[in-house]
Amino acid sequence: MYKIGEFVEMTGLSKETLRYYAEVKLLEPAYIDPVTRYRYYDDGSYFEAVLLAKLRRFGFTIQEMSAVMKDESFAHLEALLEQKRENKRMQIQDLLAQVEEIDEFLASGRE
Amino acid sequence: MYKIGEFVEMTGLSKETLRYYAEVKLLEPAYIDPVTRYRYYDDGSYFEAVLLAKLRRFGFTIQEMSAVMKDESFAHLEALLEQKRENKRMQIQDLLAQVEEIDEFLASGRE
DNA sequence: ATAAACCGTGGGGTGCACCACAGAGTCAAT
DNA sequence: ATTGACTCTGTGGTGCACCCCACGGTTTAT
Repeated sequence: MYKIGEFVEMTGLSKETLRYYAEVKLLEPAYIDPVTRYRYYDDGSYFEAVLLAKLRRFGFTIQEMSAVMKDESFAHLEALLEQKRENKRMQIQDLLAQVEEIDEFLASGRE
Repeated sequence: MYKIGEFVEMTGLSKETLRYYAEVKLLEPAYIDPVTRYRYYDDGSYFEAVLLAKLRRFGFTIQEMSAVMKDESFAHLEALLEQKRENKRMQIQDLLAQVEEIDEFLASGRE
């Protein structure tokens, strides 16, 4: 069982983030001491936290992450990941277009 | 002289955006009727609005746009544009990396 | 025993760039 | 003159995902 400070070190998530995730029931501590209210995380929590960190990096919203976690079979995860990938491809296209436009803008300004 | 409604049509900026830009002194109407307080824009405003719309598309913040507009020679515009382009290249790199990671994630999950 | 480091809660704040709305005045066309 | 479309101001709200702080209890190491 890990106290929140250790868990912060292990996962790279901040303690505020962990608190927030507990609040929205996205990742609840494995055990909470009923007297001191200290949060304790375990290896299962660790697995989930690592997954959440990855999903967050992929741009999942809290709602999407919740949907994934509630769904133990991870049936929707694959579909969501593919959707995110499509988003990212489109974002890349848009960014490329913007770089193009900036180049044109610079070229037109240098006459 | 154009009333705000016409100007909205011409520029594609919403009236709230125009109001906001006036408030932060980014783009002030060419004339304000002192009695009715109606805003009137002219062709000079139009030129500026088009530029602002482009800069906004490039991800300029209000502050950056202000810096550009205050600087009539547009001396800093080129540098800022190049900086934005660099940002965008980095964003593209990051997105490509994320797509990679998603692919790996999907592949590892399909075993 | 004591001090340093840790943890809790509740609630407010952040950023950015607007959007929405009510209530009242104004303009254009008939 | 009327009516419908337009515009004004001021103020509050939005979204998302946290961050920050004070104040007080807890744990750990010496």
